[in-house]
Amino acid sequence: MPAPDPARRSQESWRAILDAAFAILDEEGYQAVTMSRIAARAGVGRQTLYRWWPSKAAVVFEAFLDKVTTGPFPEEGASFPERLRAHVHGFLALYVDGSGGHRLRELIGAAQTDPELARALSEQWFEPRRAPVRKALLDAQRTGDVRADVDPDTALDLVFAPLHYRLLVSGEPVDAAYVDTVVDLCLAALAP
Amino acid sequence: MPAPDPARRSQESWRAILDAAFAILDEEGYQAVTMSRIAARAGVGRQTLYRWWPSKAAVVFEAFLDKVTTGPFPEEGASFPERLRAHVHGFLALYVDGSGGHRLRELIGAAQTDPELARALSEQWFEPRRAPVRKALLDAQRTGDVRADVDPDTALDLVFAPLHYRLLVSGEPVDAAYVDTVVDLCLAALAP
Amino acid sequence: MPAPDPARRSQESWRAILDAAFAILDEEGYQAVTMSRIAARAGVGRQTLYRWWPSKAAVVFEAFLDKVTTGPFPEEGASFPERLRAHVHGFLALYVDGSGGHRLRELIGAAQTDPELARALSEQWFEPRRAPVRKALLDAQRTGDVRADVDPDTALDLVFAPLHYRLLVSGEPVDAAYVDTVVDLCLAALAP
Amino acid sequence: MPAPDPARRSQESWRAILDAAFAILDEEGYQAVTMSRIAARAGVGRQTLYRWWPSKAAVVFEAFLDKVTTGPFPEEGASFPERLRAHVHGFLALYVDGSGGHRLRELIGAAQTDPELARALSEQWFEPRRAPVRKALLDAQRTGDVRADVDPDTALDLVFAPLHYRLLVSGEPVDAAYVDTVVDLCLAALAP
DNA sequence: CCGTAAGCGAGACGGTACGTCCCGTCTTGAG
DNA sequence: CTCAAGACGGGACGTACCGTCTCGCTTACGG
Repeated sequence: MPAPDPARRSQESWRAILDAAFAILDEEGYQAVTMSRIAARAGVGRQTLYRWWPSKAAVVFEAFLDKVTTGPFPEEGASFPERLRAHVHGFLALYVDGSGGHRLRELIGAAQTDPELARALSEQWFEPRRAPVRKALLDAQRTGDVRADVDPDTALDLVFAPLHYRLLVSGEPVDAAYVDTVVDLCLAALAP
Repeated sequence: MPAPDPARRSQESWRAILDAAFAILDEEGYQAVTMSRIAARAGVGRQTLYRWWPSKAAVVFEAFLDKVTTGPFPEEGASFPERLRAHVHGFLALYVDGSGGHRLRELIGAAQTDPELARALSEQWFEPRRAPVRKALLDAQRTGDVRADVDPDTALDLVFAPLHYRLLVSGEPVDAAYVDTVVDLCLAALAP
Repeated sequence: MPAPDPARRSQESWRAILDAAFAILDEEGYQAVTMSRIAARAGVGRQTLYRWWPSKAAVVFEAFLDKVTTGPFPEEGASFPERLRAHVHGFLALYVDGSGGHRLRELIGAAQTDPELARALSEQWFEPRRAPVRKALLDAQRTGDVRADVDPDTALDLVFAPLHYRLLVSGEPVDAAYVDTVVDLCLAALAP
Repeated sequence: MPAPDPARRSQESWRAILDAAFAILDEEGYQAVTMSRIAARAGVGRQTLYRWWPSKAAVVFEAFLDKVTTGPFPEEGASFPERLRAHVHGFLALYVDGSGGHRLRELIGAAQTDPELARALSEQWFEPRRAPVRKALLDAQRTGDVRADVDPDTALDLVFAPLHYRLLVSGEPVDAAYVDTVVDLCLAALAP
């Protein structure tokens, strides 16, 4: 089972597969996605999927990454609290609107029984979005705008966790007022 | 097809099914549980499962509820912060030790594509555990120990979300120091 | 893998499967038969085929046996040579006409790489047709109409082999004149 | 798509393919032979097989012809009956020993659903072996050693068919005594 | 003597059949 | 009359080959 040579990979098939996988995910949800349906919709042999991805979860996640993104962390021109608030609102918009971002919830669900997907989600989705916030937070700690005796990752959790908690666990609705309140409380907790 | 008569339900089968379902869940994880395996292990016909539960998720969740619990919220004899901290440590212990509580993570995962399970989890697992905390929080707000201008459910989220966030999303380890820090920060945010 | 209980077998499915298998065999040939097509045409789950038959060859052969037969060996009222000749003409008719008997050739072909099918063909198709001829031959040997110093099975081979040889091996056409000649020569060889 | 130029054909590949195809056939049987395995074992691209042969059956049969042969029909120095008997014993030896000749049975089997292979077998394997016998038989008819009123091909069938019948159809063992008996009976039938 | 066209090894491609597993429903026979 | 046992139609899974295709490479012929 030598790994196939990525250089010989068909770009057309690759694209068609990601498009098909995302389309089914977006239209009918994660449960409705199957390897067979992806292949059929992409006009591709089933073996081509198995050649390049180990599982349905891997294809769907790559398709998700390919189509969905958040805006970058606002880099300059505003205070840390304002930038943080804007970034969190970006997450909220993604999860709530209808363009596929809300399916992340189902991917996180699948990751609970799929360690490989869990790792991919963590490394390729969450960490890239936390990194710039962490960096800005460290700057803010250095300038004294935020108390310096708190582990930055814990502080980030404090902000990001409630949004995901409502999405995944409590089922309570999430809206702008909620995230604003959460951000306010966190900033209060992190005040020097 | 009239609904079956619960009065005639076989108590032995019920017990055997819950035991079998939990045993498979505990030993091999949620994916390994199938209706067939539960029935076989319980020495029960498969139809008996379908008669009383609509899905594997429902059986497994009932089995989970039957076996797993947290201690009650500490009712008296301590300040609100101390009672809150103790309660959160109880959750941590449940999720981390090996007696089946950690499988809740997989149930929450399954709930992402199963609204019925999501509702059951919310109503039968989370809300009963939040209710006494909410009540104590309201008392604390009334006595002025906690600021009164914050929605109690949002405040609860602030405390409970980070623990679940790490479990479900970030994959970072959770330990006593982490939850202590989180509780400290939340109390700071909620200080009058 | 305990053998399933034949008493619980669905008669409707059984019939539908044999009908479907034979229909595909007859219409399109042995190569065109697949387990999937049989199941689809019979309106049956694929697992039902695998439950009762170990292979496509087994289903198709049972379907063949179910639909195709030769007339019985002419029992009385004629001399042994005449009865033998009539019987061999029956085989010829079966193999040459269009009602499915000609597909036996493909079954024998498949049996060359399928010992189980080879055994089934031998025991359930050929031997039942040889047995009455052998019995009549032994009678003829006893009455002195046929020389008694020849092994009956070898004598039967002498008659039946050329027909099958042309069908399977040489590809030469087979007709009534050919089998008549063969029967004549065999009778000459077997004359006392 | 112009036919490829045989002059540029790689002799090394050709040889390696025939060797590989026969080796797999001999060691594991016809079913185990696949185009992929031949190519891999020969160290050859799969396209090279498809360039020069239309099917697995064609490669394998050419490999068989390349490796397996019968002795020539004994030309002189003995009576027709003795030469015939010797020749038939040669076939028996081929089919029974372990040097690959017994795989002819599987090739004949495959030919039942492959007209092209059937034709090739007939023209390139059987007819070359029947021709000298037919010629000798005609001589014997001319000299009066064999009755002249029998079609030579039918007479040949009489001798060759029983051996192949046992191999392909009845599964009964074939040995020297059997073929001797058959030859004796045929000679009796053909006696003037 | 050099380009160019063919054959070549390699292997990805769109397909199809396989045999297994599980789903949720329906049927049967023993207690 | 219940209920364990399990057959049923259905469908996804992952594997094995099929026959076609596209890559670079090497090789030998013809301008």
